[in-house]
Amino acid sequence: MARRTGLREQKKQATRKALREAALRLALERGPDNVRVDDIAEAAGVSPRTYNNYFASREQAIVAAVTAERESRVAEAVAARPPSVRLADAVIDAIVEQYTDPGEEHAAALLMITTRPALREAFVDAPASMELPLAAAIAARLAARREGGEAADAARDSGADRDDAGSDDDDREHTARVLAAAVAAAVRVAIDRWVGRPGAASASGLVVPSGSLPGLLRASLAPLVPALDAAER
Amino acid sequence: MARRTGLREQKKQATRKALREAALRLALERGPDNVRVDDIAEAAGVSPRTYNNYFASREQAIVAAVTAERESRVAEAVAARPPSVRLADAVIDAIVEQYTDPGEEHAAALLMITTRPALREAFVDAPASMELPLAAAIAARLAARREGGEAADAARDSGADRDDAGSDDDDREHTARVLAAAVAAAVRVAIDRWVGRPGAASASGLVVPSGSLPGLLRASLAPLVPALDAAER
DNA sequence: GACGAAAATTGCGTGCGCGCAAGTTTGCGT
DNA sequence: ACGCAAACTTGCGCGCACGCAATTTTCGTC
Repeated sequence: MARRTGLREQKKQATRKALREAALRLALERGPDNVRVDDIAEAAGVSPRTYNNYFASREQAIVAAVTAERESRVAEAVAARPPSVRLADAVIDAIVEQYTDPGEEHAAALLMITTRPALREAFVDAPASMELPLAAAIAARLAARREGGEAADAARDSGADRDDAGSDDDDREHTARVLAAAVAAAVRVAIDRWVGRPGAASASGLVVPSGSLPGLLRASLAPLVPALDAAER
Repeated sequence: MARRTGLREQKKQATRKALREAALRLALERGPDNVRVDDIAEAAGVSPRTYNNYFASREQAIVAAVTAERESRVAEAVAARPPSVRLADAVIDAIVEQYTDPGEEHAAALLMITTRPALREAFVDAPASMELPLAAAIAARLAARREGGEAADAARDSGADRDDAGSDDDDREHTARVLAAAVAAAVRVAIDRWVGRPGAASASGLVVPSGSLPGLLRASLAPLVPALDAAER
């Protein structure tokens, strides 16, 4: 159900990639305001209408070229960590790992994105998409930890009719969801700060003078560590 | 600077109120899909263009009639708590206080909002607007707590040229920002759950069967309590 | 290999969001 | 009281987002 065979999905991803790369290329060439969605669609070889089946806004397409599916890979990276490592470490390391070198080659693109307000907003909001996958990964970890204690009700799953107070399972999922949302929000704050202040652009032509992104990410996630620690006890 | 004299702002708020109430009334009368923004503007006695100076989307206007400025009052409520109470309690109580009776009189409106996906999304995203004011309130609290220890550098404020590692002051603001973002995200999750499952609408014609909103709010904020506690030490 | 169902693409039409450049109102200083 | 500057409103125009229904493409099955 997740992997929908192959060729179909493959083509979809190809189209998606073509679209976002066309969007970025054209935006860089002409400036973001001189790019119509028709141009992007044409450059990618699809109809304008199809373009909107892939991206809900023009900004999204441009930003996606830099963002790619980084946020979805965060969840995978968290899941990949051995269950023995602390949840907080797993999450933080996974995020920092995915966000280091956020596109050194996209330096020009980043400059453009951080310049235009509309693009900046789309870029800052990107981490929101990590929330649900991350929630699942965190929930899995919390469940795994509890596994040692109770082996009884392993396969009591969705669809059941619980109408008021949730089961322990429900609680864990809810907690995971909240933590994931909090983490995503912290990442958003980090990126906002990283990108937010054009500030004194300094002497060198460096893209962003605000400090290293990994550092900002760790600093932003640090306040949440107690919450993550508490959750796995 | 904050209170811009009076009559001007007063009229603005009046127009804003007229717009959101017209939006809600028309949406309830005709159904949300049969309301053009022109209708709303006309009903409020302004031009369609002006309508868009107040609300960025049609959904926003309708939802605002139920939401009002609740989120902005959360920050005020937090600030109003005496500094002796625990930060976590101040935040949680303030939020629960603002969200209890989220519009008992707007029952019909809530039903409509939770039904239409577009409106639901706008409603769920509403708490995002509490983030910045809340961050300021939390920062003030953290600063106040520290005040007893250090009275030395009290008025070392913005505008200074710090180009890399932030001062302690900076750190505190950053922490506050992250915590506020996390709290807002948790509230969003709570509302999402509250609204998300139309579920079995139960026998009674009750609006939302998912459990009490205050309960959900407390449950969603609970995982963040350790983080809030840790921040004020 | 061919068929039927599911999925993706496309054209079309409608309403909306918003930049821009007037025109109009409000409020402050003197 | 008067006038000027700043704030707000409005009309206009341009793309864009998206629902809908028809068309084409893909994929499991026989």
